[in-house]
Amino acid sequence: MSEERIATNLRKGVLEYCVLALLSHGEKYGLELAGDLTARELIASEGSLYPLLARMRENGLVEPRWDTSGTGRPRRYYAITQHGSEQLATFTRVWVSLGAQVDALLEGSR
Amino acid sequence: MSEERIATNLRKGVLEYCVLALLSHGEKYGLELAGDLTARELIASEGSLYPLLARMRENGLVEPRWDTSGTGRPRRYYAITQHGSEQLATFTRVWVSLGAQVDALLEGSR
DNA sequence: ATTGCAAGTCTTGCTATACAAGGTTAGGCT
DNA sequence: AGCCTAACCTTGTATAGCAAGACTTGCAAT
Repeated sequence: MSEERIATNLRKGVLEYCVLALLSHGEKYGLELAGDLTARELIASEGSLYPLLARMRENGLVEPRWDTSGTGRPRRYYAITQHGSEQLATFTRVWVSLGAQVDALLEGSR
Repeated sequence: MSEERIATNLRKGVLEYCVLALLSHGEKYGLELAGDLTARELIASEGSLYPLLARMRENGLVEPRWDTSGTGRPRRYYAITQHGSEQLATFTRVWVSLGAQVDALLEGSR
């Protein structure tokens, strides 16, 4: 199994909350998010992001807004909702707990 | 999204290497592994484990051995292979790296 | 004007994983 | 013989990330 495939599987279920964490600082538009996530090696392409944003919109985690005022093409800015903030807090708990279990196992295997 | 569904997604791609880490201490049989993983809340049922063990067998990460000597029904013991050890090391690198990125994002969102 | 390019959003088809539920086999105990 | 449990495995489902590319719109150069 290549490093890339390992990373792909690890990203499952994490990406959604990384988006929420990024948005907790203020709204961002699609490609801007993609850039941030790519820099952190949290996505491999935009093909993950846009379907994810659509799901998050449907689930009320983010609220989009078209911005046509600026220069260039219209951008769709996303803001985190109250519900999104709550889910981020829940995720953080689960992440910390599960991460500790995995860390313990990996420690023990060395 | 419930805590359980969050955890389910987080487990994807992690479970395989938790099994390898457990086996790095010595061979174990199926239900024994299931017990260890359940205690750590790393699986929700055996329905994840047996298909995973079959895949790992096919990929040469583990080497099974039937043991009919003891009392009770025959058990299938799994041992980690050389290739499995290498994959575990690779996973550890990816896990640490990706985990640090996620931790940084979650830290920043508080 | 027209052509070309780049930014930006979104879609399609694919693969892989965890899970729930249940089926199967074999030994031990009464 | 009959039941219970340990232990193993199978089937069907839902979902997530990804690669590749389609579509649209503004801008810049020719």
